Amino acid sequence: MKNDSSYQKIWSTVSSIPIGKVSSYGQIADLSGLPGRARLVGKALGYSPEDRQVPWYRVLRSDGKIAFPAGSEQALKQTGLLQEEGVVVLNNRVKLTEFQWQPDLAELLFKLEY
DNA sequence: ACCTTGACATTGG
DNA sequence: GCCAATGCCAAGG
Repeated sequence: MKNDSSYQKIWSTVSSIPIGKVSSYGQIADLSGLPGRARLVGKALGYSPEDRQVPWYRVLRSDGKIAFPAGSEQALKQTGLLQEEGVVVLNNRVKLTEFQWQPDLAELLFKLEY
């Protein structure tokens, strides 16, 4: 894989999503200083190291839908993990108005130090 | 260098 | 809300 530093930032940002909250590929890209690279976020999560506690399942599409096809093994796994922490998933989708992560000032500053 | 492929986003119908 | 068309951009062939 190429461009490890971008992946590092992405993993780091995703790791700061609190339990019970979700984010989107675009939001993670923006917060990671990589505007316009939502697709890279998906790629990075695909490579996310098992040993690093990266909550990849808290990242959804901009409309709240799980990125994997409904009913697929991956989608079912993601749904289960989300529900375990209290996030409601219906028809392969989460209501963002209710569960989307709103990073606070401290978190934004934390990201900028990097 | 060219072409294809995505765990994407936005817009318009 | 669903679908299609566009724009996007890094990876891999």
